[in-house]
Amino acid sequence: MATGRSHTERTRGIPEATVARLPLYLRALTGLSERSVPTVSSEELAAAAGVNSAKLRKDLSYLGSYGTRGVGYDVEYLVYQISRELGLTQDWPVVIVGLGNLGAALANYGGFASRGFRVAALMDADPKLTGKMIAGQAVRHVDELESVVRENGVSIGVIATPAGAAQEVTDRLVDAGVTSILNFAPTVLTVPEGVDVRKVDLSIELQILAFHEQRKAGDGLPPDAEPPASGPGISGAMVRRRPSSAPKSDREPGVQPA
Amino acid sequence: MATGRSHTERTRGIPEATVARLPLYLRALTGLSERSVPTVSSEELAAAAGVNSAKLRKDLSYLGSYGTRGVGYDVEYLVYQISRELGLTQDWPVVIVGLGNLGAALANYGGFASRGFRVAALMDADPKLTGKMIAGQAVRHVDELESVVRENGVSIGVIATPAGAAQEVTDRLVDAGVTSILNFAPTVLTVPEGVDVRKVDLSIELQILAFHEQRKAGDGLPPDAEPPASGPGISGAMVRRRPSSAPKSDREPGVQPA
DNA sequence: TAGATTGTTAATCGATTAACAATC
DNA sequence: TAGATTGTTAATCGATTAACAATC
Repeated sequence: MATGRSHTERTRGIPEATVARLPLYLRALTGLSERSVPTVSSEELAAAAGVNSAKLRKDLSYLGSYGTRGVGYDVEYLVYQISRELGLTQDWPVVIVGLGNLGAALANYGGFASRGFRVAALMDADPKLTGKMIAGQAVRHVDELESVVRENGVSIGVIATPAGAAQEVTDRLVDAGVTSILNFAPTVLTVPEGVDVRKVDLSIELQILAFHEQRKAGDGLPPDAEPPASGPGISGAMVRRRPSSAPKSDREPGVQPA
Repeated sequence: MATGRSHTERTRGIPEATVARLPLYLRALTGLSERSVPTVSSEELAAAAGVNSAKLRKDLSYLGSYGTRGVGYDVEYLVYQISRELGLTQDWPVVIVGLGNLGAALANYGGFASRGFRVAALMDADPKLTGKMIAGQAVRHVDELESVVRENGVSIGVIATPAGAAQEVTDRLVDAGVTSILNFAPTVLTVPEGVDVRKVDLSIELQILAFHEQRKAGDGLPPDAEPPASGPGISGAMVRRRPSSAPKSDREPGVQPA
């Protein structure tokens, strides 16, 4: 069931970091296309996508030589080439499992349909939800998951269930033949080799922002004191062992001897 | 308004990649904590977080020497240290702008409140939404944005508006004093230096999955033929110029001369 | 041709990881 | 003490970027 080959082998040498930026370029190009701009330079496109122009040119060079020196890139031609590289010139039926607030938001999200993704089914374990119309289609019971996947040739599943249900849903999707999963549930999923999982975690993004925000606010470091004896939801246990030998409070990890 | 200093200077040398993983570790540790596990080894914690144990130890070493050789890490103590490093031991009032499906999902998302984030206000430009109760609070009109930010000391804004409104909302948030933005709108935002933006893009995640899926399905490469004369939503213009000199169809980008 | 801009090189930077000395 | 596991080193790998020759 798993292929046993790594990503880098599979992807004809296009770096992951580049793949992750292609949709950005595609979006910027689509905007130019809608404004009927015929041609764009790497400098302009890079600015529109929010990246460095050298990086843009290097990224595009992995796809082929699609620009013209002295002129730039033909917008429509590049839209097509990136779409093809990303696999967006074909139709991808997806199934969304879990139709709470987030699942409903995803079902209604226009960005899917416009890019070759077709919502083949909306599924939920709650019988009260089955039959409810969301984004123009009736929610089906998750019991039908296997048949829906097989009948529609679904290879991409979107998980918007509570954390507790995510792994079981994943297992069933994978057993039914799904090989790519977009996970919105706050859990680490275990999947067999050959199955790709991407994770979107709302709270993690906020936590990363909080980290930087903290550095800006007080500037410099958060207090390096012992933890308080009592705090919100934190037990006294943490006050316990602090390695007595630790001389770490004043070290500078950025300055290490070569 | 901008500090003019780069991230790396500001963050006491903790690599961005490490910062991005700390919330993962925190989540895994919280799970252990709830199960009253007192101590965990780097091997176990790494498995729970889905990373390599050497990477975990290196990441934690940036925070200090919080483990005990031969024993492992004290779960509660590490929870506290990571929380503190991420700035989660303080309260972060956030404002959510845009209460369509996604905004409502975010407002209802429990993961925020449990980690020091407090939803100070829900705001929308649609007068029909103002006053509506979502997640226990009334939606307010976006006209009040500046006063809400100032009165609550909001430094983090979450944008869940349509793409067209995102930049204006951003400008207003920034003018009012917000210095971190979590952007769910499918647009590149322009912000002054010193303001952090993180972007969550649902359709981009799916596109990355499609790329890998394509490689699995047909295996190997998508057809490298000229684009079709007509295709779904693609104009004939793209058939135009293909550089005549391009000898690229058979090159191997992975094998470059050193 | 002169000007513009790509595609590529090579240097640099940052992240990952195996291995192991330190040490509980 | 013997066994276990951290914290750190150093090698490797991958990503970024300035610079510029190629060429439209």
